[in-house]
Amino acid sequence: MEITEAKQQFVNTWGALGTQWGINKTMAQMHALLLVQTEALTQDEIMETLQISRGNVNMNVRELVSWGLVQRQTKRGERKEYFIAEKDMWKVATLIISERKKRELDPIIKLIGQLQDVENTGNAEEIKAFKKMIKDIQKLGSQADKILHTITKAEENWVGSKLMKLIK
Amino acid sequence: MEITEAKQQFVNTWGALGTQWGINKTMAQMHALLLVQTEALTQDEIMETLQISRGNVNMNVRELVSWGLVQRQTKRGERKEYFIAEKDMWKVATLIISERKKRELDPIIKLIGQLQDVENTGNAEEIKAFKKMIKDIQKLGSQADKILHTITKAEENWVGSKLMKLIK
DNA sequence: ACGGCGTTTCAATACTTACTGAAAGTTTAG
DNA sequence: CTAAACTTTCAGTAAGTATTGAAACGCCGT
Repeated sequence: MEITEAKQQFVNTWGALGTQWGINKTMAQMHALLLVQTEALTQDEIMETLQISRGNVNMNVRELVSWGLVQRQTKRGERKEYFIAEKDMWKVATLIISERKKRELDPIIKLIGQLQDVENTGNAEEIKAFKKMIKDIQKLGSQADKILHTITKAEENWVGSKLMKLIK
Repeated sequence: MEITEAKQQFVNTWGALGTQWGINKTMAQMHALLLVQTEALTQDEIMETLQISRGNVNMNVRELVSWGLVQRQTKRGERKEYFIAEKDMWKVATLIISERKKRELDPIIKLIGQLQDVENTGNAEEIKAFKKMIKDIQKLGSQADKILHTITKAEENWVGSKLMKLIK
C-alpha cells in the first residue's frame, strides 16, 4: 500500500470508528489527520483536507485541545494558529482513558453515593436486594476507579512489565 | 430516602448516563428497571412503567438479551414471556466490558492490521513516522486486548486479590 | 483609531438515530 | 381450522446531534 493511501484510509476509518465509541466523526477524523501529519496544520488546511466548514473545525479543535490530544502552536512572526497532535501514543491512550473515566465512571460513582441510605420501611426482602445491588456496584466502581487511575498515572513501562506479567 | 423513590432515581439517572456512554436511553432505563426488580417483568409491565411503546420495548429487550444482560423466561402454563436481569454485578461488568471491547477495540486492531505494510516509496521520514505510529498503536492495542480479555475471563476474586494488590 | 487578518459564536439547517403504532406474524388451545 | 394471546417488524415521524456559513469579535501594525 502507498503511504498517501494508507493515511487516507486511517483518517476515514478512524472517523467511522469514532462514532462507534461516542465521539463525533469530525473530531475523530481531525484527530487522525493530525496524528498522521508530521507538521502542524492550520484551520484552513484542515478545512481543505477534510472538506468541512470553518466553524466545524473550530469547535472540534477546541474539543481536542480540551482533551489534551492536540496543542495550539503559534509560529513567531505569524498570526495564524497551528495545531499539532500529541504523538506519544501512551500519552494519547492515558488521556483518552481518563477523559472517558470522567464521563462514564465518575457519574456512576456519584449516583451510587446518593442512593446509599434507603429507609427500612417497606418490604424487607426488596430493600435488602436493592441495598445489595448498590453495594455491589459501589465495590466494582471503586475497583475500576483505582485500576484506571493507576494505569493513567503509571509509566508506560510499568504496564509493559509489572501488569503484563500478572496478566500473562 | 424511600425505596420507591430510590429505584425511580436509579432508573432515571441510569438512563441519562446511558446516553453518555453510547447506548440509548431506553435500553439503559430498561436495564436499570430490570436490575432493581426482584421479579421478572412482562413487555406490558415495562411499557407501562417506562411509558414507552411496545415496539421500543421489543427492540431494546432483544438488544439486552444479545448482550447477555437480560434473560427471557416463560412460566409454565402461561404464554407470556417474562424478562429478568442478570443480578450478579461482576457478570454484568464483564459482559459490558467484553461487548464494548468487541465494538471499540477489536475494530481498531483490525484497521491497524490492514495498515501494516506500507511501501517504502516517498519521503523516508514521513514513512518512518507513520510506521512508528502504527506500531505503537498496535502494541497498545494488543496490551489492552490481553488485559481486557483476562479480566473478563477472570474470577471476581482474582481481580479483588491479585490485581488489586498490584494496584495497591 | 482603522483596516486587515484571523478566530469564535450561534441561529438555521441538514443529518442521524430513536420511537411509535398499526399491521403482519407466530404459537397454542379448543 | 380458527380464534385469541402474544410478539415482531417496519414505514413514518419525532427527537437529538452535528454542521454550515455569515456575522461579530479580537488583535496587531501602521
